[in-house]
Amino acid sequence: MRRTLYCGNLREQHAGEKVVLEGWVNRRRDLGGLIFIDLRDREGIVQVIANPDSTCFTEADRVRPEWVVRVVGVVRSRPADQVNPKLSTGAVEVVAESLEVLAEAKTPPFPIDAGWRGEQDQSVNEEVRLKNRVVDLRRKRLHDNLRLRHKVIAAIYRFLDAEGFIGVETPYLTRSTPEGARDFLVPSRLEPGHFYALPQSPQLFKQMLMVAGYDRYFQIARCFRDEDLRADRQPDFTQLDMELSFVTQEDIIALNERLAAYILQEALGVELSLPFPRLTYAEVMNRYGSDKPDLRFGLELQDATEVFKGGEFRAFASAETVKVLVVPALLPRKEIEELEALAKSKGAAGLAWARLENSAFTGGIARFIPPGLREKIAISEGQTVLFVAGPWRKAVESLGAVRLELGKRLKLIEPGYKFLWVVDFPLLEWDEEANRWTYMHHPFTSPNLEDLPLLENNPGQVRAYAYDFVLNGSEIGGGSIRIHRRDLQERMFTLLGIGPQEAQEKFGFLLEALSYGAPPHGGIAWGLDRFVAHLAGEDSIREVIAFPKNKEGKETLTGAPAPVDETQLAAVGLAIRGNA
RNA sequence: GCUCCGGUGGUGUAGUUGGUUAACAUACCCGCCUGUCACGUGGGAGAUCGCGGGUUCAAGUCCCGUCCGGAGCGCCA
Repeated sequence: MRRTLYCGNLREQHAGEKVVLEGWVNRRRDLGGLIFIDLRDREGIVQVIANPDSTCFTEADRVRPEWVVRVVGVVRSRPADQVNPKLSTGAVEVVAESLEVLAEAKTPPFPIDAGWRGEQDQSVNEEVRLKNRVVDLRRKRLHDNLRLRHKVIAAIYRFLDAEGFIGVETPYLTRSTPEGARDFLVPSRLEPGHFYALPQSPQLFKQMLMVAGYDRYFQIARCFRDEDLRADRQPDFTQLDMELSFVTQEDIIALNERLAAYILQEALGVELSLPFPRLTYAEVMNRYGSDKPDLRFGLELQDATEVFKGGEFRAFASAETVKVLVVPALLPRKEIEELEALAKSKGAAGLAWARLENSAFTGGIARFIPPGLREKIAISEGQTVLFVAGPWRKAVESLGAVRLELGKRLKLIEPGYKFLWVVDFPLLEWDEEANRWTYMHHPFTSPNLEDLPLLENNPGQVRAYAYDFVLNGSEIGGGSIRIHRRDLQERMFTLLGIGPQEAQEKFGFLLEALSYGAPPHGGIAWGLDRFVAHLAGEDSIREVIAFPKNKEGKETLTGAPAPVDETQLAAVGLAIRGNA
């Protein structure tokens, strides 16, 4: 008595067949002398009917939602007036001959049946959902999300295999490397007092595979970073990691956008037109105030630095940058104040404003606006102008945050998938705290060779061969061409304040590898959880991870992290220090 | 570490300027019902309103603290 097919796959063509179904009771309708059971498995639900004269009627009377049952019965077409058009199995039903209870079930803590009959699931507090993740995972939404994730990964394997990529696994127990994110440490039993670190990414391993001549590598790799969590970030996450030899930045970008188009075609049936826009870092920062702009709406920032320069409005006259956002609405005072709070949280000194009413600026800083503004920037009746003045980076980023918020509030965001590449990132940025230059991407990123002469004297101007892959305002990938010459890598380490001794100690194996004849190479890593979340239309990556961590980094199903026995600690030579 | 938001039967919500039996839906249990498909219908059980303290004649409601959860800042090469 093995299952003959999935409940959700029954169709009119099966009418007259005897079938064996196994699954969960999604819902039971007891009409007194007649009982209907919606039986569910991963493919969907089908209506099972138990007649009062059937031997299985007593069992059917006993079952409850979420019980696991095996039904043997005959498929029958429903009369036209009894077809349920909402179900893909709605043209048939199964007349039960026998019904065997395989497992009884407690009443679930929250409803899970609605999604399976094509309705909206009731929203349930996430804390309750995560505590009962097994029940939660039964819901249609998570079934759909995890199957979408699988389709994406299967498409990645097909595409990259066809492109000649070789999948290679790299170690999870590896060595701690300085900077970047905080490492997760794993104590060594064989060498007490020494630690492995879980990899933040397979970066160095894949570079060494390139030196070893594998030419095209990829891996769906788990990565670990011990930092605080967000809706789109958790400590163990999945990357699609790849690396290619003898390539340029353009080769990697072109390949990856073809991959993205293939995935969307395979997983969602969505057609994308290539190539995706390529914008420089300077351009996206100036136009959108973000290095991961959401291109699903316009509302671009504009520049008014020159208009105010040397003018009577002191606050703007000497500002490095004055950015302007023209909002197609007359914003009320209260809303502007909320937006100002947002701008300030991103480092703006304030958010100046004025409205254009009856052909004149009114309110806010209206009387300080020079006539030149309207010559430079188109502003129409009934619009609001918002300004941020200050250092360039703070000005654009804070007004960029306002842009994003207004996009949401004014419902300007169009549906769809807006991919783009951000290129020409600066190689280095100034670290105020450490009072020195630090890398923007990672220390193995190649400078743009045209800018090499600037490296020591004007490091801030040096562009990197680094690129980010952005989808709907979210960074879903990033990569770079790597340094493949030992001398240049050592020069970078020096610039970053990593002395020869430290470089040798921490990255000796890399420098050694580079001295054995390394090919020019580069690659990229995608944040797979984020990418899938976007495709699934979810705001949180927890919706596309089977067993996610909560905001506090806890895995609520097993209760990790948890204390361990004294003997386990002793085995690795550790003792817990009292909380100071 | 910080800011903001939330916590009311199993679940999802309501609860007015503080006012006495904490409401509704659904789920659950029992009864009736042969064509339902969120079946219908009658009945029942189920909440010391996250926890502690304070103000008050009176606190789900106001105040303070605390715990838990979420969004964000810092952090995340």
